[in-house]
Amino acid sequence: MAELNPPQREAIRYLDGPLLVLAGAGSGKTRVITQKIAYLIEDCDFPPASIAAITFTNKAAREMEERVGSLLTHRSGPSPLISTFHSLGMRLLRQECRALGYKPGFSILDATDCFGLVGELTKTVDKKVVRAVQSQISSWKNALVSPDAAVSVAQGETEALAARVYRDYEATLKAYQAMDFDDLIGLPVRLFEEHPDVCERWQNKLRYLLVDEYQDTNACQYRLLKLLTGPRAMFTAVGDDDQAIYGWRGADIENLRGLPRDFPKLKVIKLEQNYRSTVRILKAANTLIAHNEKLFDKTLWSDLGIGDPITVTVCKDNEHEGESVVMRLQAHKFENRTRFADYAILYRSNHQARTIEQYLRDARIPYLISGGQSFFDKAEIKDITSYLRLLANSDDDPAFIRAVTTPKRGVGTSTLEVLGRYAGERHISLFAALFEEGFAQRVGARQLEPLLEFGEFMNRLEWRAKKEPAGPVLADLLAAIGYERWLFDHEEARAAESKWANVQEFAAWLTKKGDEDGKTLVELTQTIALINMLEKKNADGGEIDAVQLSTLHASKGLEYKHVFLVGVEEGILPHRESTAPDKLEEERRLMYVGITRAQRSLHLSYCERRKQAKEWIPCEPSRFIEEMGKEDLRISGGKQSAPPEKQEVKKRFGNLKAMLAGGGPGPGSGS
DNA sequence: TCTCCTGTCGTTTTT
DNA sequence: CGACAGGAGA
Repeated sequence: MAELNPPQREAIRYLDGPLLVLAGAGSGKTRVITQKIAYLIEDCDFPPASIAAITFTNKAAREMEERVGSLLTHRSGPSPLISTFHSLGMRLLRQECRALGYKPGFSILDATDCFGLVGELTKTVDKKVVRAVQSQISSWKNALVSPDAAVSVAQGETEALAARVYRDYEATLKAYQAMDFDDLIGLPVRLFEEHPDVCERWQNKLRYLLVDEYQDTNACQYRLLKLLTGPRAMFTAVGDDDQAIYGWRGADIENLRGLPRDFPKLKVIKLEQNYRSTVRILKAANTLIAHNEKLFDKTLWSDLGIGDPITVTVCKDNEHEGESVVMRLQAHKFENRTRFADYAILYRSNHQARTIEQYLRDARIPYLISGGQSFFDKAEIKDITSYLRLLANSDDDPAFIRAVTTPKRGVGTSTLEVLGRYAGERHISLFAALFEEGFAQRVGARQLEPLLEFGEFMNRLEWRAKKEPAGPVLADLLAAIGYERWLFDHEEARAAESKWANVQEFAAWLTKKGDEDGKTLVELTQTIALINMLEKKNADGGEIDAVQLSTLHASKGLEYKHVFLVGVEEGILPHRESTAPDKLEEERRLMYVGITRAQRSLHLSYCERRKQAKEWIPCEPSRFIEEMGKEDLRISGGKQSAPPEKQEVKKRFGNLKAMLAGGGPGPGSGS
């Protein structure tokens, strides 16, 4: 407590009603939340289980859990609930979903699964249309618009199509006993509104709520928050309107603006001292964000010294940018005697990471990548999880189709069509249908046999998957379906090897988790839908000294000593599709988030041209560079001063190493 | 029913 | 440049 500044201390101690903490970047908001949790437990005698802290990413939740854990070292027993909105919703629904007509074993479909489903329902092959329909349905769900209401608000052709599909989509999910990500928030809301008694039970269970990144909540999450806190309204919301970057996902800054209106007794505390960045970095961030319309006035300041100028490197093309970033990072590391983990390379979109990764690998620099394709989104993992989903929920038709056709076992599309038609007529799942006499009469013995064999196999396994520890059951499943052999028969040796390694990693992870928590395979299956690659990294235990690669979105809430922000170009940041005035502000906030991740040094770069498909297209520097104020920027490279050739850089780098070996250079010698 | 081959097409951000 | 759908042949 002693190390806190007065507003931080006030935010922690304030318990008289709803509280909004407007916390600028790097102003110690995570600290306020974690210390407040400790304060509630230690000084105010709140039972840990009656406190819930809600974050936006699993990573943030995990980090917060660690920090709270280290504050409460001498305590054992139950710990406060720290999770994302989505996992809180899932937890709640696993317990309460019967009231909504769901079995506790319901499946959770990820974006890819849902895309496939929407594709079927729209009967279109046009991916653009499917994506538009899917995102429209998601927006409606996040804005609490029902299928009925959607029909009347829909404007234009695509929206009308989306409205028609919306109803079918909901019905289909229900038939599969499946939910999408939005349902994990939306269904608890519906549950609480239709069953006030259940709502009241949860209100009594959770007596204090803390919400991180409040500016990124959508209408549905806000409703859930209100239902959970109830009339007592005991909560702390922490947010920063300058870091609202999830508008495209339905996040509504209105939730921040509307908070004082909905809670007239709301107390507002501002945190304006930045403990993270140097003055130059902060000044650039402030200058940039001043171009946006302000919702709440706040001025961030820092007393961490002026710091190094921000560098801007102009590169010939994206290959050169990758090379240049890696070279500069290495040089910086040797000159400043830092660790790889002190560096982050940030970018607007995932595909930009590919070039960078390549040069990092060439230079044998360890790196960790967050965002991008999730481990659980890989085909081989989805193959295996489809079996697990089917074991947990036999109504999950998409899982059935994937499992029964992977590996190939003589069941093809035409047989599945007959099965599908039969199941549709009888209003039962595919899995249930395959055992029926009526279906047997419609197909030949040759088609029926592999289906029945599969069905009986799954039935035998289901028993064990629900009773025995996960490890051996999973091992037997993998052996029985001959997945490894199938992989090596049907893929390039290299690809098969890496895929099988992923499967083994997945199996080892499930086995370990099963042993640790004494969970069965089915119980574990129900939790994996929301976990991503990052969680896996932690399972390995040890910290790795590695450069962090991340999208700007995924970097929010994190900080790094030295930040390289690449591709700061018109068309990338701001993104080509987001140059309309309202969207542009969000892009600017994204840039702001990127800048404010940096503690000590910030390095921007952009390309003069970029290869797209087969042709070179010229690039312009991002307007945001201009908007940061030029006096603290140091621009190098480009046409005026050609970047050093590979050989030259290597030579220089060699000299540097020699210098280090012979006693090392003085600190801050520059380059 | 499955595999291989060719042509097409498209490119934000995440729970 | 790479992923993937759709067609032809085994």
